[in-house]
Amino acid sequence: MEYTVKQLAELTGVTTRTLRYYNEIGLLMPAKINSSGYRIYGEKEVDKLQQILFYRELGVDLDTIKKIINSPSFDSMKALKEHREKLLAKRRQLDSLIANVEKTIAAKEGRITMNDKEKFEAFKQKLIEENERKYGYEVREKYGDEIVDRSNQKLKNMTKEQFEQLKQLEEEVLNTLNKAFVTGDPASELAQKAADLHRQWLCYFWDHYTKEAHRGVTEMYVADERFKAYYDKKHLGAAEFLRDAVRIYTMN
Amino acid sequence: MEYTVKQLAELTGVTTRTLRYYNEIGLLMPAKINSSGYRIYGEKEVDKLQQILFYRELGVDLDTIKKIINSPSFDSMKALKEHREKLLAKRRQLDSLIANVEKTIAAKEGRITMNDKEKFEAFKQKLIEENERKYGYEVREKYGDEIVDRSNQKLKNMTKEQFEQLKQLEEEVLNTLNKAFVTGDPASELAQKAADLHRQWLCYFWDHYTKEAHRGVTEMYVADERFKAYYDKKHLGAAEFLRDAVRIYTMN
DNA sequence: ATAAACCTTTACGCAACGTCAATGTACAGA
DNA sequence: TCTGTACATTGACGTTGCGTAAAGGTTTAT
Repeated sequence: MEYTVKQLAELTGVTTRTLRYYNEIGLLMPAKINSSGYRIYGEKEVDKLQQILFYRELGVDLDTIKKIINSPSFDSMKALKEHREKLLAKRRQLDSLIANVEKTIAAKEGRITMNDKEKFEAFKQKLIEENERKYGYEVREKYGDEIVDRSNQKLKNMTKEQFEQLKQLEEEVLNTLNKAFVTGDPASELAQKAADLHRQWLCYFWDHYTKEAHRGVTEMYVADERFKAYYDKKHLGAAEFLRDAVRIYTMN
Repeated sequence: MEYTVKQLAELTGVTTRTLRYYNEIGLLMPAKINSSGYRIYGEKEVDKLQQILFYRELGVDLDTIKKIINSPSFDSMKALKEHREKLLAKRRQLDSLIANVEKTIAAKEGRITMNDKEKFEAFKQKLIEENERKYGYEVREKYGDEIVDRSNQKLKNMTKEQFEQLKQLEEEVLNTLNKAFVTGDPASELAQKAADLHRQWLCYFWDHYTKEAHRGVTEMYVADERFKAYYDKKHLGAAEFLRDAVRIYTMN
């Protein structure tokens, strides 16, 4: 079955503008362009659009959705099951909002009293869960299930601010690593700083840091395609460079 | 209890920027400004912010929220109960999304097959319900509970496109009425056109149109403060003018 | 053959803030 | 009293995910 923009739009309930925009940002490319320049979509694109709308529904931004569905290790079945989990989480959160409303109604009727803090509990809960929904998959993709599961509890207890600090640190690691890479020397001051930042970053997840584990995890980065791709994004061989830097960092 | 921006922000989980923005657009004004120009919020503002967040949560745009909570006929208890209804509706919709995901999983596992149309049913359902959430209160405010309840089923079966047609027609009625008003003659061609448009608009809600009911409803407009205010928005006496025009319109 | 209903690209507009920048204020500790 | 830091203020420009023309080419139906 083949569809033009309008046809696909009517099928899915999005606008044609949205489809063109998704084309523009490379999120959903048409199967082909016909001789008159018309966009033609096929079965595969219908399925992909469904995935996109699933994630959009969760409040995931389009850029992240793109990464998720273009990820080589993207397992649509797994994604669907995770998606279901997230929807269920959203429903639980809705339940807490409903409870909050009912409490407010009761308070207004004079049956109970609520202090200011209580009034916003459900909203804050929502903020935290939204963060998890938005970034949970991404983190899982990047760092593997085992680590995620182990550090899950730590993450769950993080505030939004802490989470943003983590994100910032993550960028700093990458930036410093890339700067150090061009020096070519894993023993250089910059490379050692990158290793140190990486240690700090790990400590967000680990309860106790050991040099051996640190070395171990960077070796894993080199071995595992997914991790390697992440660190090699800018410079090919950056994963190996980080491993070497960390080897030196953990020697003394 | 008094709060500065930061304190209120921390209490409620919004940012200080948001509070300043809400001040800027007149959605939530501080209780007072102290001698240094600091915004100071009190109990009343905390409650109002809670209302705002409730509606924001539903996807209502800030401008509409402003109208809702500033409406003289705003009954917070009633609003809360409606809000609860909407949250429950949202949960039902979530359930249908979850069912859709589960169906997709089953389809992927080869247990059943899904055609393209089915894949998007839940999303479309969502679109319709979202429209109800966004405009439901407004419509209820404007036209009273009884009419809303009677026409509820019709509305529920509307598509987004039909809904937008309705909104457009509504504007046309007002525009034509206002133009006709300045002629001063309820028998004029323009005034009769306004009456006709108003009939068309009513037919969106009514299963069977009668001249008596049409006259009746315009008389109600004059009697009921809320309706009168709506039609008198531009020209004082427009509600009466419409009633007179419809009287003539329903004579032949 | 001509209108209606599609399609294209280009480009500006919008809500609801985020994010500086430049500057003023409150208050604790040396 | 000075100073640092954590707060506050008002601009003003940036961002996301599209909406909405504008100006034109294509397909289809009558």
